[in-house]
Amino acid sequence: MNFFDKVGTVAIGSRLRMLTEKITEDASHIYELYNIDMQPKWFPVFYVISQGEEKTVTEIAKEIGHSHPSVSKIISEMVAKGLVTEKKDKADGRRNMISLSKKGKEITVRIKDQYTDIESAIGGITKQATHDLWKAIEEWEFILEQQSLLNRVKDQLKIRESKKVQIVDYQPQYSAAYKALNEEWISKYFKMEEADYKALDNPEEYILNNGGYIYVALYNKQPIGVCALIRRDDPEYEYELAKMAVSPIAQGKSVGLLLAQAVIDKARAIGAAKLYLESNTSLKPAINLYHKLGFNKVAGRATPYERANIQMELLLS
Amino acid sequence: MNFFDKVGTVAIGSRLRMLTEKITEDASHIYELYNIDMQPKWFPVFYVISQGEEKTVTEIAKEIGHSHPSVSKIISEMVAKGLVTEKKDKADGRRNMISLSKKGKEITVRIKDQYTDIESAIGGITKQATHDLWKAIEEWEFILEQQSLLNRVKDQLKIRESKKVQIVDYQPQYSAAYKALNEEWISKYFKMEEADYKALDNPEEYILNNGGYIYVALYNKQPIGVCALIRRDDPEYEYELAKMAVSPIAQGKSVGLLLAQAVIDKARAIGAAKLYLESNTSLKPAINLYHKLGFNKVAGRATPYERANIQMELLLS
DNA sequence: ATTGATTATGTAACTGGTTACGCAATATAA
DNA sequence: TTATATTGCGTAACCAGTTACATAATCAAT
Repeated sequence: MNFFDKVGTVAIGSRLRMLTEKITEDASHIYELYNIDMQPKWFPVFYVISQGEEKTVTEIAKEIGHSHPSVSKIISEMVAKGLVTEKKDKADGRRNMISLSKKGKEITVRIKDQYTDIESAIGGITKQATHDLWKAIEEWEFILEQQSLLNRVKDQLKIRESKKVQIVDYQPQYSAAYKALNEEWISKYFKMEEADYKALDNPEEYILNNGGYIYVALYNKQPIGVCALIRRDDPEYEYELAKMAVSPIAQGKSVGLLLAQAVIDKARAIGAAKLYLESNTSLKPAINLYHKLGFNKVAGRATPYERANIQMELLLS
Repeated sequence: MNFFDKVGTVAIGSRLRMLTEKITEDASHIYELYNIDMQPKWFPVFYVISQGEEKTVTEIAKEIGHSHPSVSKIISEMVAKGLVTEKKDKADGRRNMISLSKKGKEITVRIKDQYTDIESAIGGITKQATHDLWKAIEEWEFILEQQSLLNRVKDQLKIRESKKVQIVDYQPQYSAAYKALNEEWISKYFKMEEADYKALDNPEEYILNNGGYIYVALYNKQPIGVCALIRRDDPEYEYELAKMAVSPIAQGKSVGLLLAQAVIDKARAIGAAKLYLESNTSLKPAINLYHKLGFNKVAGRATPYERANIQMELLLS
């Protein structure tokens, strides 16, 4: 079974499961060995209620990290074996108080030797090993808690996909896409305004011939996103990032980021001191992106757009 | 859930299972992410049949380390999804030849990106971690293959139990146990002979007053094993290890080993050059013990016992 | 006092594996 | 040749967990 050597870490789940199975299989024989009438799966439950006070089902579940139905089943099995007693809480009729029976308490004494023997056996293994499995598991749990494997893979996918995205200068052939991509999101979340039609129908006149720029993101040669750097008639904010639109089918490719970066780079190259933009707070991903790029909220400026309820600036120098 | 911190490595099985679950749960979402209509559990099967030639169910099972019913189920699910085709082997009507369908082959192409993204994601985790989980698993698999956890725990139990065993000199109060313990095994496997009665009924006369010794193993103050060092009338083998008997209820405590060592130590202390013994090859554990202690088979000597079919010696100097 | 939300728990059905078993095809040996 | 053993594989039942759902008790807010 050199399967794992061939497939590598992709199959880490399968491999973990096999090791788990091997260990838990032995576990049940170990209980036999010590003549303790207990199943390995009971152990976590048994352990927490052997720690003193009686506990409810959900408390136990939370403590050992199982679901409550799992604990519920285990408890009823242990009750059947007489290891544990149930008692309704008088103060709260929902709660089922679980505690060790006399027989259960007897086992806590006898089981101690078993614990120490298992600890020594595992200690022997870790001494033989150069890699500490226990600590490695701990570490993985911690790392995966910070960011799940799924999200890490998503990131990788995004990185790979974004490499296939190409940012190019606007050309007349993209005029339809430029309008369509913007119209798509505007009419989805808001509605088209007078200023939109002006800017979208006449990009040359309103943007390019006025000292502005438009960038187009291509994926498989198809335009999937656009963004403009607009020259404004405003002494404080001479340049504006605007008309950012990314096709929803192109999500997860960092298209917005790439477009915004192209605009920012251009603004810096032509000597803009700062960059201005308008947006709407309901567009969470966009606001997040702007924030990540360093844009900060600024006070209310005059705007021709009804939907604009937030304004941001990025200092470039 | 600081449960694991409290219980320590005893719960390594539970902890492994949880990590496994967390990872495999993400796995299914990862397939979704790449729009690949495949379940994570299919992956090992999918992988081996994507390697080229068609394979039988059992071949696949062996290769990936699953049971054959598991593979059988997975195959039928994959057939239902059209990823795989079955074909009876003409030469051998039992064999069910499995190979990828056209649709399955298409997936092999699309899945490559997924593999590399997962590899990078896991690579990122291992880079963050100081302990290498992958290598730790590998190592544990290897170590457990050499000796299972169960056997390691058994060893620990034996060590602990053997510490409770005390080897003492024979005293008249043990005469009944001395006889009973020997009679027990002799009459279980063979039958009592003339020489047995002599030696067992009159230990003082036949052994102790003749320059020999008897040791008794006590467990909870009860005699559970005996062994004698007998002085012989033989120029070549002056001393004999004999009358070794251990109660079957005292197994797993190394009683035999402790008794034999007491006898060997004594023989060495009184200046014996070598030690002789007789036994029967059907008594496997005894023969193993003698062998482990350094006894070697020697050629046939005269013996009063019918059951003796092997003779061994241990050089002491 | 009533109504709606939350909490504690049990039951049912599912999941991804296992072992046990049985049947048919093939191999082996008398 | 014929009886017997072995092999390949599917089905059934089990196992240790899960999620989904139902129900009853309690809490919270009007």
